[in-house]
Amino acid sequence: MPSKFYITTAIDYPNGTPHMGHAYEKIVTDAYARWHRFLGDDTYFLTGTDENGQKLQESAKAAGKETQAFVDENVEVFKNLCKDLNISNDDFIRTTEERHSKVATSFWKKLEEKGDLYFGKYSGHYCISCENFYTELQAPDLICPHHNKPLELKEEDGYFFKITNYKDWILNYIKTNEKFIVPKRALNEIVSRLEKEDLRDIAFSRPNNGWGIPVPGNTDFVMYTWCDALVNYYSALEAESKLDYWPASVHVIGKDITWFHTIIWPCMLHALDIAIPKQIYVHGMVLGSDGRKMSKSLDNGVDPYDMIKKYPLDTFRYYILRGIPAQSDGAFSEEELVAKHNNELGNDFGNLIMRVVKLSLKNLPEKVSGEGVEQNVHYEEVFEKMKVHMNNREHNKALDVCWEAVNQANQLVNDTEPWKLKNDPEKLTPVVYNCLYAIHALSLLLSPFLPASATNTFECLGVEGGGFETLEFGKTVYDLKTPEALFPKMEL
RNA sequence: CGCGGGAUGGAGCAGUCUGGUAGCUCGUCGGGCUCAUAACCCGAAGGUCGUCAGUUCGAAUCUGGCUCCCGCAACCA
Repeated sequence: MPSKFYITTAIDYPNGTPHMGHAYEKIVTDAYARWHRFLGDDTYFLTGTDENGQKLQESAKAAGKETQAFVDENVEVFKNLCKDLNISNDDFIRTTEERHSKVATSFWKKLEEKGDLYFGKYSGHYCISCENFYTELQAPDLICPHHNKPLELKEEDGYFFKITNYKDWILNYIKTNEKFIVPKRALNEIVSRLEKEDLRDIAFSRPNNGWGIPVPGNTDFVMYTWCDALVNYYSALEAESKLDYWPASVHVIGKDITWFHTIIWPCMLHALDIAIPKQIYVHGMVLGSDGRKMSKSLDNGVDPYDMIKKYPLDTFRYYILRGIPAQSDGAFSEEELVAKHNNELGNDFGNLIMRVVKLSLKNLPEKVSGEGVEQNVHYEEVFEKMKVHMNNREHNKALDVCWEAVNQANQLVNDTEPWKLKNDPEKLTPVVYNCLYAIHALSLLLSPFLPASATNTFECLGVEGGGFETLEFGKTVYDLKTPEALFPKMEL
């Protein structure tokens, strides 16, 4: 039985057009999903959109559109982004879909039955922009930590979730399960916040303004984002009768929503005795080329669509995955993207294929058999090292390892000097076969990261893609085709 | 004393948890090769690891002080 691997991105808020952050998270998550398929795991990959909340209503109004129509339009753009980035998601959940609201509603009911939801009055310091209350510890000067605006004293009716019942449990869980939150930095931050803060029950509803999932039994209210948005990870499975994938193996998120995913969501699940996700992976943020946060006023933003219009998609994916550190923020530099395309993809990898395949086609038959050939190159260790890095959620290091192997393959060609054996097919064949095998292995290992390029390489070698086990020295006969340059030189 | 991240050869980064010859990519210089996308391979130069002090036989790494940069409003993972 292959093990199950269920991975998700955060669901996007379709309030505008997708930006670099959306593209980043999807590409990273996609690489992990493809990696696990490559390992032979039974993999399920979910992404989607978070479509409730007052802000969407406001944006729609500002655009002069009905909320639903406005949202439908924007969601289409996010769906297209997945296609345009070659994202291999198995499903795309929208929180306005009935299949979602049904599950969210039953989730709510169960929490209520359990006695963990209550109706009450809440008075506190409220930020209109966040639609959220803050404690005096969170905002000692009564200024919203997110919006820098003064908080208002506000009293509100609504439903509350007794998260305070679960504080000790979650704190203990986090402390005793080191891999629950990665990287460690994110874990430490959450633990110290949890230990310092006076956790209060959290508001679970909002007044019903005609947009959102109504609270069961009380249509004066709609669900607040916790029971609405977070539940998507679960509802998408339940709605499709795929709960055998639960609990999620990884929720991939940005650091701004760490608290929700590591505290609120697990507590909600735990309240209903549902297993909590195995891991929350908090990735870094993509910064502008100046190392500062992308913003319009600084004009340092980079539009993902501009990038994929100008450069091959795999180049963009490669840069995102290797050029931006997996566990901390990284600056997006178009210059570096081009440099990586030319040097690493083109000169190192693309040219490796070219030099070997062309040499072979010129001097040997198209079919190169490995019968009786002695194996001089091995990739098991490279594979193992990559596994370790991927397990640690350090995909950039996995690619580093892979590139070491690419360089070694080039070295192998130099060392074995096949061009000197042009007139001696007997001797040339085994040398070339080893080189072709190296290219085959590398292409397989790279296929989760550079799916389209790997497919091109497989075609050139006359092999099928697949898992690592499809790599069989000696057995595979390479049936070569004249290659096109995989990564032609580009200029900025 | 709001919270957090950072400062390492020309550029971008790793190493810091678990002190012990400072590593990678790009760039520069020299050599090799000619199969290949003027690509590939080998070698070299280049750093008092922000700063001051402390612990230690020994500190980029541990401790404390200081300086500077960045994120925590709006598009926002």
